Amino acid sequence: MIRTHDAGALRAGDVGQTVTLAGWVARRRDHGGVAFIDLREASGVVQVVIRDEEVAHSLRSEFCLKITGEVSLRPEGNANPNLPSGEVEVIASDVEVLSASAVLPFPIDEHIDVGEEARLKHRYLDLRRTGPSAAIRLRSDVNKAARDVLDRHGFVEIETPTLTRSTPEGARDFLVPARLQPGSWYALPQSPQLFKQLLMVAGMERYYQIARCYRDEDFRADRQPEFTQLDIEMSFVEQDDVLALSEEILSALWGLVGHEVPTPLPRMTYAEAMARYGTDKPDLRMGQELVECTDYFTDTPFRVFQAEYVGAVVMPGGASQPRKQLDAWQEWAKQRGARGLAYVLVQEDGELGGPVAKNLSDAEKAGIAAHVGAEPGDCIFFAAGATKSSRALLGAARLEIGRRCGLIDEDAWSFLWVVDAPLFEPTAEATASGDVALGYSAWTAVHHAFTSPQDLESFDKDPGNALAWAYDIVCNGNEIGGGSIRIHRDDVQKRVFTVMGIDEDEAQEKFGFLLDAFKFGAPPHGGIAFGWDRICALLSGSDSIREVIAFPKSGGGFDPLTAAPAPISAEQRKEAGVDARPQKDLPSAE
RNA sequence: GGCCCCGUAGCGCAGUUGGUUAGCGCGCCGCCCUGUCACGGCGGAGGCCGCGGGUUCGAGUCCCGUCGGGGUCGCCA
Repeated sequence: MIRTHDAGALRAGDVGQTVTLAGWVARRRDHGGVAFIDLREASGVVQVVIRDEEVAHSLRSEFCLKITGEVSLRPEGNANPNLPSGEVEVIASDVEVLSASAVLPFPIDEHIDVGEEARLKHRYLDLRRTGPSAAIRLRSDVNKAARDVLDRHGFVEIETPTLTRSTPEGARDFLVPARLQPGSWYALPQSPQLFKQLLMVAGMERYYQIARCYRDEDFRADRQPEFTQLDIEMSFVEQDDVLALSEEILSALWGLVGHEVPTPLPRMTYAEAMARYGTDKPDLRMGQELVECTDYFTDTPFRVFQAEYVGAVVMPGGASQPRKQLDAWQEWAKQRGARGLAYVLVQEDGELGGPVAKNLSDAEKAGIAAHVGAEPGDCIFFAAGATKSSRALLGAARLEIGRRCGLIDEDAWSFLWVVDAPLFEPTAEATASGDVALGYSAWTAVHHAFTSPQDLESFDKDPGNALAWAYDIVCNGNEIGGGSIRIHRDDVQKRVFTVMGIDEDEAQEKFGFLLDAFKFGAPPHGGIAFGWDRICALLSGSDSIREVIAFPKSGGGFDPLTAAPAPISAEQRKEAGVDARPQKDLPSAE
């Protein structure tokens, strides 16, 4: 090593030692006869004193230096309590410039805000900064913590292909041309789902992988076209086994930030989550649950409330909102595809205000505040119509109320298992929401086609009410992981396919290799996958998963650093076989 | 694909109802400074106001289009 000591680790106990350090000029304070350099490297910062003005004068920010000198106690009154190494300094006897630095595109300074575009374009400089660096280092700790837990339980870390066949996740695939078979293409995996099941058939029993996954969909703050999952699969387990292991992992992860996760974590059924929070990933850091009002308005004269579902959510203190703000709520609701958001204002004197109130019967008016738990001064928002979409609207309103009224405790960690998810959903719902449904029947899988029904006897007699052994782990309203117990029996798998309208040929064509494998004594198995980027973002307190990815993409899948994706040459096109004409196009699936 | 917000010096931003030479902070360059620590002082350089079109006597400012970025809905089991 070029250095003998870590700069940030020097303390009063090292005084008198001659050390050689290597690092970067974080800051320079040149006083003419004496100059101070804050030398920064991975371990931290130490002050270097340079008395040779000739040497000090030419040094600039981010020069990479090798410094030899003696560790000294700082003169009386000159210690810096803000620095771990602040009691000492290194009196330089020799300064060598290992590498000079050009003028920086932005200052490497914790105190300065830099735009994300500039940061990502020069990410290697951005990562020299304390915050970004800490986020990436935390991610490394997170990886290790999970590996430690899995290692204790005898898991085998196995890599699976990234050049593969399309997997049945339902997102758009990234495709890679196959040079040796012009016209044929690999797909990058949307997850290692099928491979991990094959590994169970292979008798590995306990598999995990920190796996890169690829989905060609539009962006979000918490979405990248390539992202990472901690992917886990176990043989001979039931749901409780997977949940218990998951809780152990989560405990280890949150332990890194000094939070003790209270296990076992609470569980809620999917149906309950939808009814009480209007979402399958409720944020339990706040109250304001949805209140079912369908029965309350059974005989209502108000036509809007003569609906399949009527529900409400209360905004504390919302009655005093100015008209403009109440109108803004309507706009907010319309932006979500709703017609509007009905509201009733509970005045301080208990009288009801707002345009809806006059449509209600006297009896309804008399009891509604008590029914929904509204106090004088509150605003009651209503949604009426189809159950699912109305609840979704109210669930979103609940969160918006939480944000606007500051009801969410930002320091809290709230974990929740959402269990007993439905096995199927009506295809109409799936396709109405634009989903690419497998098969051609009335039903499509909520989780995926290999998820085991809870009741193996009846699931195909009443698909709409069949529950799955599927579970999601939710943290602060974010889905941070999800999984299921899989089907391992040939006959059950066939019946599931039948419900979904997938015939034998189609099943064979899409995942024949998996079905073949299942013929050879497939063990019962199940697993889970954690959204690693999202978890790391939560742990590091980042708003965006880009903060915990070393080299993230910006919108449109563009990498601001390498400027990928980039055009290719005619020669590359030819060689890759991109333009090869297939003998025949496959039918546009689904 | 829809909607919202943002593009002004290397970076972060200001720029009034459209009106002289487009500012501020940081950074940068030069000089000075022997105990600073987000050091300080003096001086200086640096602008296709994202791009294209339009309105106007006159556009950083208004309009249309476009490109880039961020957010959100759709989408992502």
